[in-house]
Amino acid sequence: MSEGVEWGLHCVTLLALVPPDMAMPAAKLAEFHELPPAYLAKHLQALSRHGIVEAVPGPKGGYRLAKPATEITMLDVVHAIDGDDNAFQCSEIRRCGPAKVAKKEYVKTCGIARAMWAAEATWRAELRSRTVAELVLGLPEDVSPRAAEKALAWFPTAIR
Amino acid sequence: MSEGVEWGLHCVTLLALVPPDMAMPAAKLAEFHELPPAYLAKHLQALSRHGIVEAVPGPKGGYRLAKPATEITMLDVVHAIDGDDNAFQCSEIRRCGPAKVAKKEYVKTCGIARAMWAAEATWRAELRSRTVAELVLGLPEDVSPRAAEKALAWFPTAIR
DNA sequence: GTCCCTATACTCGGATAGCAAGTGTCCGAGTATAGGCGG
DNA sequence: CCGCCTATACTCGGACACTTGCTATCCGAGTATAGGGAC
Repeated sequence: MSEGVEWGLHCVTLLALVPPDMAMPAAKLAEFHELPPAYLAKHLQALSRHGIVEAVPGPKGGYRLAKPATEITMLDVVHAIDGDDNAFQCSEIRRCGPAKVAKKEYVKTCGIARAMWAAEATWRAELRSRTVAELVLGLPEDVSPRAAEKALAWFPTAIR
Repeated sequence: MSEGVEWGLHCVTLLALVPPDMAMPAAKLAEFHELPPAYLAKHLQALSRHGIVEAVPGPKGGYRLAKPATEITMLDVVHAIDGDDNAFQCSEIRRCGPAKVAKKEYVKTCGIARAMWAAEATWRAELRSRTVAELVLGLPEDVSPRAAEKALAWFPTAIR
C-alpha cells in the first residue's frame, strides 16, 4: 500500500480540527509531520479531486475538509489516494491453456477471485465503518498531554 | 497485490488434484495456464520455501502439496508469495514536526495504524478460514462440464 | 475620511525526472532413471 | 539371466537484466489581500 495513504489519513485528521471558515496550507501540513511539501501536495490534490478536502486558493488559502468529519470514512481516504481497484486482480488465467473452452461457458466468476474479493469486502467494510471523526475523538487517548500542548501551541500559527 | 498470488492459488488448487505419491513439473503447471514457465518457477520456489508445496528433483519429479489441502489456507499462499508484512506501514510520522516529544511518551500505537491493522486483521481472518480443499470442492460448481472434460483428459499427461 | 484600483504575494494544480520493487529470463547444481556391460 | 555401473536427461534452485508504477520535484495559473491614490 502506498505511503501516501498514511500521510493522507494523518492530514485529514489534522484538517478536522480546522474551523470550517478557515484553512491550512499544504506547507503547514507538511511541516507538522516533517514531510516533503511538494510530494504531499500531490496527495492532497487527489483528496481534493475526490471531494474529501476543499482547496482555497490565494493568500489566507489552504485546505479544509469538504464535508463534516462524521461523513468521511477511512475508506474514502484510502480510495482517493490508492485508487478503488481491487488489490487482487483476476486475469482469468483459467480461460487459457489446454482446458480452455468457449467464452460463453464461463458464466460464474472464478472461485478464487470470489474468495479473494470477499476478503477484501470485509476489509472495506471495516474501513467504511470508521470515520475521521472517530479518529479525532480517539486522539486524546493516544497522544501524551505534553504533545497535545505543543500541538495546540503550534496550531494557531498554521490556520489562516 | 502481486500477480503471482493469483498464479500461486491456481497452481496450488491444481496440485491438490495430484496423488500424494506423484508430482507435476513446473513446466506443466505453466502450460495449463499459459504462464511464462521461468517466472512461475520463481513463485513455486517461494511456495516451496514456506512448506506449502514439496519439490521432487530429477526425472519423474515436479511439485506436490507438502501437506493435506485441508491444512493449507489461502492466507498461507498469499503470505508465501506476497510476504506477511502489513499492507499499511506505519512510519510514525506523528513523532516528527513541532509537536514531537520524547520517545518514551509514545506508549500506545498510533490510532490510525490500529484502525488500518484491524481492517487487515479481518481480511486475514477471512482468508485464513478458506482452505485450498474448499477451493477444490467449489470447482465443479464453477467450471463447465466441457472444460472439466478437457482438463481431465490433459491431467494424466502432466503427472509423473 | 472613504472608496476604488492596482500591484503583490501567496495559494493550488498539473507536467516533469529519478528510483525501487515487481516482472521476466537464463544457466548451473543435483538426482532418479534407463541403458549397457560384466559376471 | 541377473546385478552393477555409468552416462543421460530431466528436475529444481538461485543469480542476472528490464519495465512499470511509486517517489520526489519544479514551475506556471489563479486569486484574495494590502497598500496607495483619487475623490
